[in-house]
Amino acid sequence: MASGDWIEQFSGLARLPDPVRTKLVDRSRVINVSAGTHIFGPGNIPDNLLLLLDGTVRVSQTSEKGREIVLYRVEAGQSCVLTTACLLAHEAYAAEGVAETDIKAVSIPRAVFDELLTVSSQFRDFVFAAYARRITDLFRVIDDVAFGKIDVRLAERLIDLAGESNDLKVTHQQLATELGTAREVISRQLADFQKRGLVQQSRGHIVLSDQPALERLVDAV
Amino acid sequence: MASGDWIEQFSGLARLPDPVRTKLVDRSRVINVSAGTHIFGPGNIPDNLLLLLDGTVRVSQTSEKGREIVLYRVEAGQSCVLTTACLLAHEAYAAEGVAETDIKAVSIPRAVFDELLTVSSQFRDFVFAAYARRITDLFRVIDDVAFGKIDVRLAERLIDLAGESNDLKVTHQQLATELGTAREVISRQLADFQKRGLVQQSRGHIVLSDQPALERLVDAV
DNA sequence: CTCTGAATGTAACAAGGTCACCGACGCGGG
DNA sequence: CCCGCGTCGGTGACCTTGTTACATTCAGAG
Repeated sequence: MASGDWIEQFSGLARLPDPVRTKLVDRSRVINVSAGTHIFGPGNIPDNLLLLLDGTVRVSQTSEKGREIVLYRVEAGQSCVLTTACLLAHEAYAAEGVAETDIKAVSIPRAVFDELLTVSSQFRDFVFAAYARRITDLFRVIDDVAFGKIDVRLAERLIDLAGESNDLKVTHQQLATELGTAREVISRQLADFQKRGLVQQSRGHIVLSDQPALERLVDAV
Repeated sequence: MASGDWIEQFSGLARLPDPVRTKLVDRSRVINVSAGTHIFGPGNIPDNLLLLLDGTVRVSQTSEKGREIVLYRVEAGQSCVLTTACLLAHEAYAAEGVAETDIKAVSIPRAVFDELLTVSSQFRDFVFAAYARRITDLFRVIDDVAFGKIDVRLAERLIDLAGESNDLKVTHQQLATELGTAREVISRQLADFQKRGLVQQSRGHIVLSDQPALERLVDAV
C-alpha cells in the first residue's frame, strides 16, 4: 500500500501516535489531478479532505456579476480544510478551488477524517491549526481589500507570484482577478511601474526588473 | 448546579446523547458580561469557548492605520468558534470581539471542548457547522467590500441594525466602522437617502422612513 | 451660560472603478 | 502568404469612493 512517507511533509502530523498514523495511511490514498481541474465549488461537494503533496490549489470567489477575487492558495504541505466546514453549510456560496498546477494529494475520506478526530488530539490540533491559517488568510484579504492601496497590493502579489524567479507569465486580467479589481486598473498601475523602471512588460509576460524597489514599496506602508 | 435548559437554544446540541449532555452542563458555567467589555482580541487569548445565551458580540478588525471594519456578529444561540482556531494560530492579527450588549453566555473550558470533540460526533458537527457559518460570513464581507456599492451596503446595514424597529441610535462614524469606510462617505450617502425621503436624521439617530424603498434598493442589485 | 468634545456638514481633490472603444498581436485556416 | 478572429493591452472620459482639511452644530458638564 501507500508508504506513508508523505506524512513527514505535514508538520502537524509528524508526531501522530503509530496506530493513528497507520490508520491514516492505510485508509487514505494518493491521487493525481491535472492542472486546471475544478476541484470544488458551488454544487460540487467533495467528501474527502485533501492534503496537498505537490502543486497548488487556487481558491477564489466570484460575485454575482462575474467579478472574481483570489482568496488564498493551498500549497504543498497544506490542507483544504475550509472546504470541509464550508460545504457542510446549507447556504450556497461562490468559493471554488482550481488546480493551478498538476497536483498530487492525499485524499482522506470523510469517515476517516471523522474517526481521526475522535481518536487523536494531535490530529485535532492539526485540523484546527489548518483552520486558523486559512481564517487569518481571509482576514488578510479583508484588510487588503478594505484598506490597502492597489499599488502596494499589486507589488506584493507580483513578488509573491514570481517566487524564486523574477519574471512571470500572467495577463493583466489574471492579476486583476488576483486582487479583485479591474483590468484597466492593473494596466494603468503596471504602466506606472514600468515608467518607474520597476518592471518590464510584454504580452502575457512581466519581468520584475527592480525587485528591491518593489519590496520597498510594499514595506513603506 | 446548572440546569442545562440553555442547551435547547442551540439547535446543534439539542440531540446530544444524555451522558454527553450531562458532561457539557456539569463542566461549563454560565457567565455574565457587561456591555462594552472587550471579550477577546490581540494579546488576549481566551481559553474558553463561549456559547451566547443572550446579547450580541461584535467582531471587528482594525487595520494598522486604525481603520476598522465589522466582520460579523455573534448572536444568542450562536458560538464564538473562530476564536478557538484563530488564537491557536501563532500569528498575531487584529480581530477583536466586544460585547455589544450585556451578555449571558455558557463558558466551556478548553479541556472540556476538546473532550467533547472526542466523544460526540454531534458536538463535532455542531462545531464545524459553527465554523461554516462564520466562514461564509467572512466570504460575504469580502464580496461586499470588494464588489459592493456603498449605497446598497449602507441600506442593508441600516435595515439589519434596525431589526424589528424602524429607527436606530448610531452615529455616522459607527456606520462607517460597520462598513469599513470613512465617515464622510456615510454622511454623503445618508444626506442623499434623506433627500430621497428614505430616512430622517437627527444627531446620533436615524429613522428609516421608507423601509420598503430601502429594501428595493438592496434587492435591485 | 459657557466651555468643550463629539457629531455632522462641506468642498476640493486623489484614487480607484466603469464604460466605450481602439489597435496590436498571435494563431490557425484558406 | 494573407486573412480573420479572438485575446491582450492602451486610453480617455466619467463616476464613485476615499482623503484632507476645515467649519459648524449640538448636548451635556461645570
